[in-house]
Amino acid sequence: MLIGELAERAGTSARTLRYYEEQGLVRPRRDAHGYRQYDDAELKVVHEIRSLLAVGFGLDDIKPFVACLRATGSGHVCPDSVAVLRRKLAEVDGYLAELTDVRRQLHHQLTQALEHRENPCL
Amino acid sequence: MLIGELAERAGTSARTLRYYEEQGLVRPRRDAHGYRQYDDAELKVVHEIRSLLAVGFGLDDIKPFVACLRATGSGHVCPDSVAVLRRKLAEVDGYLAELTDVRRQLHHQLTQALEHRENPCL
DNA sequence: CTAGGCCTTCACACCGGCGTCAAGGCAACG
DNA sequence: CGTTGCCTTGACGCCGGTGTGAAGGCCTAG
Repeated sequence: MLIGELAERAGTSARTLRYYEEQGLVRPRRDAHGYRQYDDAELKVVHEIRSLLAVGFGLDDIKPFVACLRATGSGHVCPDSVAVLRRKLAEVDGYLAELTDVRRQLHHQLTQALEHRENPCL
Repeated sequence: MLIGELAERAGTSARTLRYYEEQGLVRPRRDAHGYRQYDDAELKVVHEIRSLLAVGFGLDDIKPFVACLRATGSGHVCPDSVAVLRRKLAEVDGYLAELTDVRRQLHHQLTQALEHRENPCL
């Protein structure tokens, strides 16, 4: 299939697919006219990329997942992917802790602000 | 005090302070040589900016806080700030929910990956 | 006189994941 | 033969908060 079709089927843009290729995530063949030719397996790859992106991974982090998907063809996860998963999980946990703290601070500020409501500025 | 001194006392750079000024957050006087002159109150303002930035606010969101701090001189929070606080709190809550979901997905992927460990790729 | 240290403005570089435009090629259809 | 519609490469724009460097002015100390 051509890039336009894949883009539509994957719910993204041709530009995006070219970018993924530039980043080494997708490797289409070329036909006689130099057009990119993708087979159906690439659709799964792109879906994988999109969902991982949505989860907060960067394209670099996604590479091992794609390599694994390409190697096994199934949903199995390779050691590299596991390492990235662990790292990302820890990262997300840290982020959660941080964000929870932020939330507490905001809540504190807000309640304090409402306490001092009898003293509005100006 | 001059910009260099304020930068050092606030733990940031002169470039950053000029940027804050450009964004309308800080308004130093100018001396005979065109040098920026800051008084001590600006140090509090810059600290406020830095901590709010660290909490995830953008400079635009921070403006009402600074305006309020400048108006009251104390820790009181103005209506505009309250509105921003509410909005940001909701935003952070949404972000937390999203991130929690992400964490669950990651955890799920990871445990599944470890289950299939007897079938490592390659 | 020179060197150094503060300041000034202007303006480009960076990160990531694209959007968007330009200029062109090849195919099919009228 | 022209139009439409797909494709190609290349390259700039964006966002936000800074780093960094150039080119210059002013003051002070040696």
